[in-house]
Amino acid sequence: MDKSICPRFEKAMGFLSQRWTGMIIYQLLSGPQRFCTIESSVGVSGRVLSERLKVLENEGIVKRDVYPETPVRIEYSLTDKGLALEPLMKDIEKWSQNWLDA
Amino acid sequence: MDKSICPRFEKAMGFLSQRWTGMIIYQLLSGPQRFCTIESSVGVSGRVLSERLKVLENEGIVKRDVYPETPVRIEYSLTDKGLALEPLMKDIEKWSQNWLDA
DNA sequence: GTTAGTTAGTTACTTTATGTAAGTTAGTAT
DNA sequence: ATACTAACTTACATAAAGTAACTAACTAAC
Repeated sequence: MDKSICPRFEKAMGFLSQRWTGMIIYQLLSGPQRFCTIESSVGVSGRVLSERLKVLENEGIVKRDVYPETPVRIEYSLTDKGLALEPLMKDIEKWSQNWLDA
Repeated sequence: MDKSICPRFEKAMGFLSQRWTGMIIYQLLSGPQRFCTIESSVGVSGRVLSERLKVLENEGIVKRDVYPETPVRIEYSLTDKGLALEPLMKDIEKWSQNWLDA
């Protein structure tokens, strides 16, 4: 192994390329959302969504807010660190529109 | 499931978020390379590298050239479609430098 | 001509990640 | 007490990835 690649880049790529992580972040770009909304709009299973949100929260990319209503409302949203991924998401959008057929 | 997300975006995200795919493309941005070079610099196993290169070739993102030397030299490189992913890779680079610690 | 060396894979098998569906917790409301 | 809801979690099955050994095709050395 050569491993001449920047470790920060590798780390970023490491979790961005976990299945569903990108879609979850993309979905949250449209605003704070609750668990079940992300689950159904992205099409990810609750088991994995729960796992991913924990990682993203630990990384400081996603924030979790609890509103003690009835029933409880828990909203997930992007932090500044998460919002900083927007240009990247836009690039994927652009690329897909330019190079993939509908 | 809502699935209001653009299907082209989903497709792009679908294979960009396969493990190793991003790293392979990033590595190929530095020029045409042979199988064993990608394998060692990226740190991906031959089994998976072989699988990914096939997908990327089918998608028209990577090109495979055979030079019948001794021993045979086979070089993988990015097509225009693949090179068009450069801005995206640069965004990941920038983000990782701004938001991750070394 | 047989043994060895090289790159580019593939195969068989193990470990890890994800999908699926049922269950749990907490807080009302009936 | 029973039922309803959101947000998870757990147990179990399937799919993807890691590992190491193996094959193919070619050449070179002995």
